[in-house]
Amino acid sequence: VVNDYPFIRPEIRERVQKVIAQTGFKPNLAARSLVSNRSNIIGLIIPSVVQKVFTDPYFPYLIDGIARGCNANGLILSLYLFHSLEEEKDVPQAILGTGLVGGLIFTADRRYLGMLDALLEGDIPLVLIGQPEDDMPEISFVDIDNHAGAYMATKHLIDLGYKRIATIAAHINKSSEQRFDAYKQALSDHGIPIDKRFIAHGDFSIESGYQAAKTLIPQSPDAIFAANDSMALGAMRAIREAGLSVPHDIAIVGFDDLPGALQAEPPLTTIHQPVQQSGIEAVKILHAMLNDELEKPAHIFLPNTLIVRGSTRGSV
Amino acid sequence: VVNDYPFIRPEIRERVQKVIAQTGFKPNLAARSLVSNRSNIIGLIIPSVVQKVFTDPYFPYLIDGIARGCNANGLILSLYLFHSLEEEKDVPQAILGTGLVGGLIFTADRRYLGMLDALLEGDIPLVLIGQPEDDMPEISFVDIDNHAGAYMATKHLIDLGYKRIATIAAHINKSSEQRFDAYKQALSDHGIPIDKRFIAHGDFSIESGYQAAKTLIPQSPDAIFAANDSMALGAMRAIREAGLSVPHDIAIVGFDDLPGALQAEPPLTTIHQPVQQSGIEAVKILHAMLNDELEKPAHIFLPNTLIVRGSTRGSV
DNA sequence: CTGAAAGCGCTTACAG
DNA sequence: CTGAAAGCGCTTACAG
Repeated sequence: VVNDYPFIRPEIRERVQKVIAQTGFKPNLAARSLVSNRSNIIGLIIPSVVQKVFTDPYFPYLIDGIARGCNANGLILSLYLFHSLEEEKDVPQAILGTGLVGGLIFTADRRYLGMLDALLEGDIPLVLIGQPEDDMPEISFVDIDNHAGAYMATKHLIDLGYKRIATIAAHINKSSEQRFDAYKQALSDHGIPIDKRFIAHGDFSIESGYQAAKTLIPQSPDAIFAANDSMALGAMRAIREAGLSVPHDIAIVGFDDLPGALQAEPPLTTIHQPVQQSGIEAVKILHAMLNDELEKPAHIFLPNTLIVRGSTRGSV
Repeated sequence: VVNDYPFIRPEIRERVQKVIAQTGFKPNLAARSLVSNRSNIIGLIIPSVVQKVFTDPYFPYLIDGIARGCNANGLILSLYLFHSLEEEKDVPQAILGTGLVGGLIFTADRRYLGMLDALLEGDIPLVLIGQPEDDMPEISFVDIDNHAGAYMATKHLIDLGYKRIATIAAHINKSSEQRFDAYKQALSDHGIPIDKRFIAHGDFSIESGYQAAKTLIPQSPDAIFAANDSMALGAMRAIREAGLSVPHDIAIVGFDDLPGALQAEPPLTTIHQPVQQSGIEAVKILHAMLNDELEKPAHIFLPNTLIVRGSTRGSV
């Protein structure tokens, strides 16, 4: 009855359930996982390089989404949060093979491929938030749709009538390349030639966005798509320092929707990532894996939202 | 050897350890907790009323502190984060009695005494973050030192030479009462009579601070200690609307160090709570309880820090 | 000091 | 469909 075995007479089932309710019986999870060699505990691993756990609400939102997913799927969330390489050194050892954790969610980061490899060896189900840099088709992941988001950002500028649309691209990971590709494709699709003078490069930092914009301004673009919000913020500063105004002289669209994007002056038009949803989806996949219901690795790209604020003209 | 049994010949111990290293043996935690009837998993319960998990970094900091504590004490953190009463309804049932979780950290909130009672019945070790409203001397807790903090805030104003020091008090929980008491005591200790006209009341909301300040301003105080930052922010607005300036006409000190306190104009002088440290301490206590090393309930009051910003004069 | 037995509370085949 | 046995991987007394 407890394990929902189907072939039980309803009368018996009811009687048993009554007794369960009366005595307050609860199955011992440790015993269950000992004998069944599976566990409904899933681990979320956040490596120490992530120093932004607080300044950026990304991780709180992610954790919240994962918690929602766990609540919905009857899973228990175990949080592995590290602050130094020292602390996380033997994490894979400690987590794997103890039989405690049945599945893992790992926040992908190119700097952590080493840890990823170690985690993979434990051969327990694993889902990545974000994409692995190397092609690893057998790993399930939940990422945002970088291409669609950047395409939407560029198309937004095109639709508003901007003609000289520049970009500040980056080449630090797969996401940034996909955003760059989408920028180019959006222009091509709309018959706008790709002009090298309108392409500058940064590294996702505010400072690099500032520098990139300074090289862009002499080409007098009327709009800039920055591959992330930090660079967009830096670009705004450069534009203002050049005595120009946003969006009157140069419009800007960012990507990521950092909290700073709202407080910018004017507030930044940007692509918003569904972080919370990523967490929920990741748990869903993991749950399916735990129940052997996942046919093949899941590669999910979640759609983003365009948030129009003061750094572009209102819709036409 | 695995369990650090002391009476083993060093040579044997070494040989066993070598084999352990070679084979990569790891004790099965489920089996261990099944037979020993204890668990090194601790649960952190964040009830659903807490809607501010993201807007206010309080919970991220708390979670981080608890994670640090766990890493330091060899404990595993399990996060129970709820979003609706529906979700959390049968939490105590699900957590208690399954033998999975060895101890609990609960974020105290007067509205949650019901859940607290249910949690207590499971008779597994429990530590509160914050104080229970009712006197429950047998419960261990980690709180900030509200009295010391409010005393420090008031004394700061006294030391700066302010003479007509008002307060916006609240009476919604123990913390607020303690802050009010400390305000009065600081004045008494420094020979300043307590003047009822300088005492206004709010409920920790920005709006209530705004209203309270409006009743205070006609009494022309030269400084206000608000029992929390939100009310301090509201008071600043009221002062400005009255055509007065902070801190020139009226200085303000808050309590809590919300992120908004920094962005206020001028930035708010306030009492900073060591949230992260609270988490670390709570785990320490729980760890002691799990090892039967806690003689009697621990009641910890962590010291706060005064952060001087633009809403009071610089130090004399 | 050390080895072998019992048992923690379950689930999973395996007989009835 | 249902009951009794075996066994998951440990720890804890208990003999040697």
